[in-house]
Amino acid sequence: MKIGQATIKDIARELNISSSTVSRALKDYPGISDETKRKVKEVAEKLNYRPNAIALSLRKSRSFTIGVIIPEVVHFFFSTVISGIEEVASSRGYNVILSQTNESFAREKSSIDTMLSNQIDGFLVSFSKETTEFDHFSKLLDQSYPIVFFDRVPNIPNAISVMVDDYQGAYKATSHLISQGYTKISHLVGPPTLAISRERERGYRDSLANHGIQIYPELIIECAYGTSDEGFKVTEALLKNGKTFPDAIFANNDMAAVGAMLACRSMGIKVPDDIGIVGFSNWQFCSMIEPSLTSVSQPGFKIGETATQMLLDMIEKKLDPDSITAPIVLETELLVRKSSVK
Amino acid sequence: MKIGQATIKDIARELNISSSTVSRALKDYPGISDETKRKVKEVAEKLNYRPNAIALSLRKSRSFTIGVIIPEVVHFFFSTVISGIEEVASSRGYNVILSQTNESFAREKSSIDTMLSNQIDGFLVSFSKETTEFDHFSKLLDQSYPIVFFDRVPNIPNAISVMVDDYQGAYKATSHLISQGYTKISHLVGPPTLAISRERERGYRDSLANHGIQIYPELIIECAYGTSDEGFKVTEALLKNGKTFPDAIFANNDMAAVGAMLACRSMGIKVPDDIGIVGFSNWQFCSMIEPSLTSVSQPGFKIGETATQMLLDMIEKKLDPDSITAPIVLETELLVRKSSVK
DNA sequence: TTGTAAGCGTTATCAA
DNA sequence: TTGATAACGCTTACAA
Repeated sequence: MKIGQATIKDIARELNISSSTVSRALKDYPGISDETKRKVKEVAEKLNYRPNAIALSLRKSRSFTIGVIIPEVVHFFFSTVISGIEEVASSRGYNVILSQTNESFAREKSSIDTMLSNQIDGFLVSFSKETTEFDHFSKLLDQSYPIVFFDRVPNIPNAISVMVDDYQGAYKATSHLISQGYTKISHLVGPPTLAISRERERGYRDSLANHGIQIYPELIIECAYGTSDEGFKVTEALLKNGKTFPDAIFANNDMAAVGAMLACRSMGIKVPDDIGIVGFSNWQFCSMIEPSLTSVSQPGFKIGETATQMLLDMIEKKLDPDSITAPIVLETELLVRKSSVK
Repeated sequence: MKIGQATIKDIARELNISSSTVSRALKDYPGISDETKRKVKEVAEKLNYRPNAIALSLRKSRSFTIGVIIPEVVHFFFSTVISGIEEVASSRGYNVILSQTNESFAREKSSIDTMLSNQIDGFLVSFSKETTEFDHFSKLLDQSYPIVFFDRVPNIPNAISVMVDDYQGAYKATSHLISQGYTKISHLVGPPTLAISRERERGYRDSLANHGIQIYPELIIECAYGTSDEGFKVTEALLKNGKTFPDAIFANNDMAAVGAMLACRSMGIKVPDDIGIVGFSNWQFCSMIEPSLTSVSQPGFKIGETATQMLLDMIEKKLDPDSITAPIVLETELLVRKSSVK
């Protein structure tokens, strides 16, 4: 598009040689005289020549671009993952093309379509909350199109996944509350469509069971949007009208946890004395709020890095997808702060 | 790359017609029989045909992709801008390719290079803190390559910029502190390379001056990284060893403001009673911390939207860059919370 | 209404 | 050591 964007042909014309020679000289192919190489590079420099990656893509049927499908960008965890993705991709010479679905299934599908049109070499996907049907991914996997799922991973054949140990994170969080003497522990559950929600709930339940603590079904409450507003509302309702009054809340995400904390404050309930609170994800604000919020930290950057390494290895055939039979599971860390320590 | 990715030729072969006819049929060109159109579309469907955007780009010398150069992704303001960019770009049929510089000048230049190789149609740029020299942008502007700068904008000819009124935001913040009775107001200044830092400082100074409040140079402190750690350290130093003890702090960003707040707390100084604090950017945590943090909110999403609209309009020749002679300046809003109200 | 052919910028193959 | 040519997938004059 740029006027005067020089091409190989321009260099060839200037030197009265063929474009194939120019191409070879630029890449230091053997069998080209040093003299020619020198001249070609000189002219390339002079004309400010820049290889056209689009032409290359067409030629090689490889775009050196990967597509990232993500629910939200304005989100501590996801933006951290993106950062890890970007880091690895750029160091290995790949471009990152980004699309956020805003948790919409339709948007997810259409993003995939445009990216496919753009001949991207592979996908990094964390699917939307609305996504309950995975044909659009299965189809691609059947064609052995390289995809790595992260965090939100589907339960379909041949899917390669990088995730954190949500079960263990939730187990540790709950056990911590128990160790602090809390016994009526409520759980704010995430969207039921996501395995991470179910795993976290499972970790919560197992911890209670293994510690011989009673499980109160009425303390297990869905909090699907994961906003602080929602956390506020469900907590307020729970504390006002609930059959059983909790002495702790384990929220499946930090936003909801903050909402719960604000609800407690608005009702004059002391955290952590009356009610202990633990969140999930370790958003930056956890250490800034008062009381500081205990949370399960997920290695977002590492997830991004790992998923991208695997994807690029698959693309470059250094990694056989069939050799990966189980999800890669990264450890979480429980960061204990004031909100849960009596 | 995918085995069996159908092309126009495949459709043509299947129907024994020419590929140009197929091309035209697919785009509902006039002068193609309905019968042919029907058949072509049917076969396209059957073969799961997907146009190759790379081939199209090469043909049209247009990639329908814009490049975004951004300092950090894990940053409330920038991620909000990205969200706005993504929204507009995708609704207008453009892809977004993303590169974060991590505040490195070298990285900024190399990102631009690869993006140019990839024939992107235009740039959206917020440059790095290290960037003090703008030749790499000027060169592109001279070739009338479409670029829109946002937030961090350079002072070079023909640059098109979308920014917020940092001066006014800082002025409002400072005036608010004054109205609350604070008089020894410290300012934590951002990186001196960025105009936004200088503008915020200017707003701060002008507000003091216009209100007839004394300016203490020793209360104006550089806090270039803008982390909460740095904010903590400089505040602690100021409170311990400073010549003049402040009764308020206006930090050029929220992270530094939180650091300042934590420093006060660690020294037993009450916010807002002993010291009032105001930040800038309105990160999500502002309303979650205790005391909640007064902050100047910037319309990040709108900045992203506006910049992208302008860029795409320039690319599509709906907007003549020469008609834009001044930066687009969006309003800020001061959100008064507890940290600054006595 | 449809087909032919050239071209976007590269590079691989074959020939010289 | 270099050159001519074809091909990647698509669009578009021009011709039929």
